[in-house]
Amino acid sequence: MDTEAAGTPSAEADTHPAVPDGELSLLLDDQMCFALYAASRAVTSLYRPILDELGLTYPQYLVLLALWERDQVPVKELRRALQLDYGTLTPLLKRLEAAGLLRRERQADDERTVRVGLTEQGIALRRRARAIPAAIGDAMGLDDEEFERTRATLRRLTRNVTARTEARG
Amino acid sequence: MDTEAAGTPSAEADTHPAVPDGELSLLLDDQMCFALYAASRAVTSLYRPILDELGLTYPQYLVLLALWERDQVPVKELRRALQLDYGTLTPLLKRLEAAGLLRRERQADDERTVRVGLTEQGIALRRRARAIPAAIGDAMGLDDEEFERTRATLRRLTRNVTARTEARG
DNA sequence: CTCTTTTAAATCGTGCGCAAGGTAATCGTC
DNA sequence: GACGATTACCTTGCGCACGATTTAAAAGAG
Repeated sequence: MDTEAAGTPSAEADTHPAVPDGELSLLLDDQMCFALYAASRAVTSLYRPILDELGLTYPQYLVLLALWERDQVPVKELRRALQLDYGTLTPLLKRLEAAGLLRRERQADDERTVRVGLTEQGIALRRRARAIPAAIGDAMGLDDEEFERTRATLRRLTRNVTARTEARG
Repeated sequence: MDTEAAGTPSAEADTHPAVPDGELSLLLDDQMCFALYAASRAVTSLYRPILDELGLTYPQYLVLLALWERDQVPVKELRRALQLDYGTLTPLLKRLEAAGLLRRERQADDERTVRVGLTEQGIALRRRARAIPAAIGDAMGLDDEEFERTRATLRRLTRNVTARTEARG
């Protein structure tokens, strides 16, 4: 009489007994995907009040993180760094341009590519953002080792999963 | 001459030297938030082709996971389980109702609450979903221990962070 | 040089996610 | 039983995400 798969100490067997081998729990709280989804949204809403003061949304903040590292970047490079679609990036960048934080201009020697550069205002915002990572890290309440290990695992997971989806694309 | 904070072996010090104590890296790839955000989206797009065959989106799948566990649920309970707003849930449930997978009806003894129940079609969909967790788990490429540990950490992170945001609400 | 293919970006439509504001039912207090 | 407060849900508006389609520029083939 099989119960649930190993490693998922749940009550699924009570309501849906005799799960065949090779199948895992369908309980919401057993899913890694839900843990990720919930954590990602929780962290985003932790950022929200902080970023509100800078007049930024969370994805806009990520764009600025990328631009503070390396300015005058082709949109294609932002697409790679953030793993976002042009359909997401183009309007996002337009809003940041409208806010006066960056400029978009076609590259002279290749009119296909658009280069994104920070304005003075965009550069200046970095000073106000410096305290953010420490505040967020504090709220997460993980010790250094757990923080690093989890971040490394998430990156590996992303890499594995991305390779898989692109193999089918 | 301070370099970057401990645990972040990055090149930030080169471009922005002398980061004061108590401040952490602003490099995109050093952020836990970005690792989470990227992983969550990557996993969602891993689900997409699978869920397409069931005619579901990813949040719709999560709702069904919750309903397969416990049917005839008040929307309030789904809100708690999925940690989603009514503004997200109401239209989402309406689309699932339009697809014939569930029914929504007011509770007789308290006309404020709406109870959600699966149709035969919604219940039947569970059979076709059984193979999903194993397929996803395989693509993630984490061994059992790392999987469990990361899931546990993410849940704790979510709990910590949620408590923080609610304390200010 | 012409024609095809590829590439970088933009556009459009759909479905979340969430804040803000609104409504109706119920509860609590008198 | 009147009435202000609370509760459960709905609606609206905005900003992502992402697939699908389109456009224009550049690269490559013959």
